[in-house]
Amino acid sequence: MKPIGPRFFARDADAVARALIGTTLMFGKSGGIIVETEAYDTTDPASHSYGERQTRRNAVMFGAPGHAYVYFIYGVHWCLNFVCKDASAVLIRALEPTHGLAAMARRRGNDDPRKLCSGPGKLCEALGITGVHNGLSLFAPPLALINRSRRPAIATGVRIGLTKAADLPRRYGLANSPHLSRGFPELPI
DNA sequence: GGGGAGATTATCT
DNA sequence: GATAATCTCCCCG
Repeated sequence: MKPIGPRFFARDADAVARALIGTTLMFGKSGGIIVETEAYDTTDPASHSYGERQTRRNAVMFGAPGHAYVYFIYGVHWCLNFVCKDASAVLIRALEPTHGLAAMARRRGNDDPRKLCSGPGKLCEALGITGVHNGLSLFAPPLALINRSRRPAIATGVRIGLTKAADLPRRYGLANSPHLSRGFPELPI
């Protein structure tokens, strides 16, 4: 399989969010298989780019696809997104840890593999991702993406933790993965 | 093992 | 001054 390139992200966030399930994300020497994602775009009241309103925080979303959009939330956590076309983005919600487990456990202060990367805040802490990485290309170190070899069955559900547009089914994942932030009550689609 | 409070700050109105 | 795409701990039973 070819490596994932910039064209991979030059489409809508839902397509990318599904295509990312099963791919491996590396950050430095740590990384894992993406098992959970969510899609956001300018038509979505829950999105930072809703209504195409540009601010200092969301500037990266309006730039070229294939870059990391990292933001700070609840005064505590960082969240990692991949920018797609037209100011849309995919939130990376969970990984199955595969590389650099010891380093991730050290950064997390927890060595349970199921608790290392099973949430957007957790995986940023595990990988060491912070605001200084906002805007980085996904195709240059320390970031790297490795394509999946087979297409997995994708489960769909409503997104998590939202107060706006909480009913949109824009969360995607591996239904039976033990590394999800939460399970998928809905059947795989 | 489930529910709820509290943490803590960048960003925007 | 309000809000936020989260997490952990503590309480309960």
